[in-house]
Amino acid sequence: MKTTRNTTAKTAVLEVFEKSKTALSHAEIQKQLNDVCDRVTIYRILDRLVNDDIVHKISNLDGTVKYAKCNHSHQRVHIHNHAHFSCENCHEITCLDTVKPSYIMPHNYKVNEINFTLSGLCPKCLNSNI
Amino acid sequence: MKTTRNTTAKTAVLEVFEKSKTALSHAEIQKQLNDVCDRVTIYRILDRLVNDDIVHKISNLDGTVKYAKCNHSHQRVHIHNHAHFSCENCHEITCLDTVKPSYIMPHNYKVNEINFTLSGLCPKCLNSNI
DNA sequence: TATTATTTGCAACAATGTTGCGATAAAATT
DNA sequence: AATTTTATCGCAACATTGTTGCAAATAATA
Repeated sequence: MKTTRNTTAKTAVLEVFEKSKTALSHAEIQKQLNDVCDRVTIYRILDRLVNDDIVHKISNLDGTVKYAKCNHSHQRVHIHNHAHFSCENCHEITCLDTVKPSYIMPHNYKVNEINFTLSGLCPKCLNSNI
Repeated sequence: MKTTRNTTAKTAVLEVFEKSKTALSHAEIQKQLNDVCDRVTIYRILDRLVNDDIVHKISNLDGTVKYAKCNHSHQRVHIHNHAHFSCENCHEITCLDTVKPSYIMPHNYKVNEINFTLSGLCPKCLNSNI
């Protein structure tokens, strides 16, 4: 196992995740960081956090990529097999921790990871009659 | 309903899809088109095809975006609720038409579209022991 | 405190996607 | 078939997103 250092930039990124209830894009993280570090550094920190299983990467239907901190770090083996919801109106992405899809695969496939993203209207936007 | 014109460029793009068994990225389509039209035109054609429900857009876990022609055009209402498989080795994306996930949503969400992408090793790569 | 290995900033680059606008071509109309 | 209408195209320019190499800075370790 490699060692991943705790730098000020990494701590700052983690604090941004801590404060946010929704998944964040690189650009959103950068905006909240206010020049704590370089743009490139954020990419590298995100890469490390994903590798270390602290954050997971979500790619949206529209092609945008977001990141969210995992909130079930107590589990021994960490599998990101929960669903995400992407709101078409406010573009927020939230983890649907309770939603776990069941499916039957054809033979001869080895599944390592799954990405289950639903899109539509989130409760907040649904209530404001869009 | 709007009218979408049949241009030579659009026909050429559709032929590329017809020939391909896997989903294609914008870059892959451009390469196969051999300067039939401009790069920008391909983007616009793809947008139209997606809007017209002739092609669907798939965004992969790694952030790449691909497109595939729908092979069930006979259906009245077209819902892209089948799964896709993305191979980590050869990076091919194929439609898993037989795989339909079942799931239970929390209240207050309106689901319009779902994106279910599994990644791992496809049969072809699994057999060549990667 | 000194060492060493990771991390950072900068610069430069590559890939991807978007927009405006005049020119072109497909479809509809005469 | 010629004309009109309007979607589409090409070009140029730009914006965003992500990557790489390398010297300097910094965290962890001894």
